[in-house]
Amino acid sequence: MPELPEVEVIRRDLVRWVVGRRIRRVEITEPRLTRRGEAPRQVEKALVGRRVRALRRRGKNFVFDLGQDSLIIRLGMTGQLLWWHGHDDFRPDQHTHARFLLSGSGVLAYRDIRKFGEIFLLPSESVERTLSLGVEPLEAIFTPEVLRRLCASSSKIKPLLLNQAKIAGIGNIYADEALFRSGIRPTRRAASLGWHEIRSLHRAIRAVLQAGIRHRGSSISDYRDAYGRPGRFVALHRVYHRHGKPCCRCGTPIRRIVLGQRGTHFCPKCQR
DNA sequence: AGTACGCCCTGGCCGC
DNA sequence: TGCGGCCAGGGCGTAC
Repeated sequence: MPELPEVEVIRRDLVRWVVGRRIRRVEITEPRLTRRGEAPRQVEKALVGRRVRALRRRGKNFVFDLGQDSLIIRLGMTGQLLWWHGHDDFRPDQHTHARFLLSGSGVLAYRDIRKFGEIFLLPSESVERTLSLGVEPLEAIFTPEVLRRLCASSSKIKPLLLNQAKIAGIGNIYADEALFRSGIRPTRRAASLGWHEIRSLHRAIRAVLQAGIRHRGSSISDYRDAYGRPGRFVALHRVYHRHGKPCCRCGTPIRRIVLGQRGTHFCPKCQR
């Protein structure tokens, strides 16, 4: 399940291979992937011959800057962006639904078992407006004060962390981990958090996201980096998918509840 | 604006 | 060993 750290790891892997290159050929073989935009053939046609000027990330989205237009790729639950150095070693399987052949050599493949991901084009000037995402939690603009303002709403803190329109890029894993590290129960009303808790949560959000990137992501099921390798961060998870196991801090069994239709993991003793 | 729910999709897992 | 049924869950659409 790719969240901000996983997307960032892949982006960093890919930058050196794709930026400056031209898209020679595109094949999108799964029409579901382009469901929010034009048909696969139209997207293919619009991409061929374009040069990748930059590869950015916004929340959990890849933004390939092609000049006038930008190619947006979102991995959904099980999407993978895989880089193959040469056309010859490219090994697509039944889950490989799109391929981008780049100038020089190299194939960027999109693989997605559950097909929740998306590929679409947007005019570059309207990317921000259309994606309508909240603040980037690793950028300087995300301060404790900004988090405090977001927490003024009446919603519970975990659904708020998952709300992409408020904070972009946090998903289920990093929300649970950040709440554990700040000692805050996922069911707490955001507006009930004190200034000390806000600061602690702010620090924890940045720390878990940075640790996720440093350890090359969380491979719970299908996440792989651009070279097909799993990340190592799962070994450092303190609550996510650890229900029934002892809390690393106090030994109390980690509990799992469902909150906002999401599996939610926390220590009933350490998180208040 | 919040909250809840269904939908999309497939592999993995459980129970019989 | 086989198979039906359920579950995970990001994001969106819809309803209240």
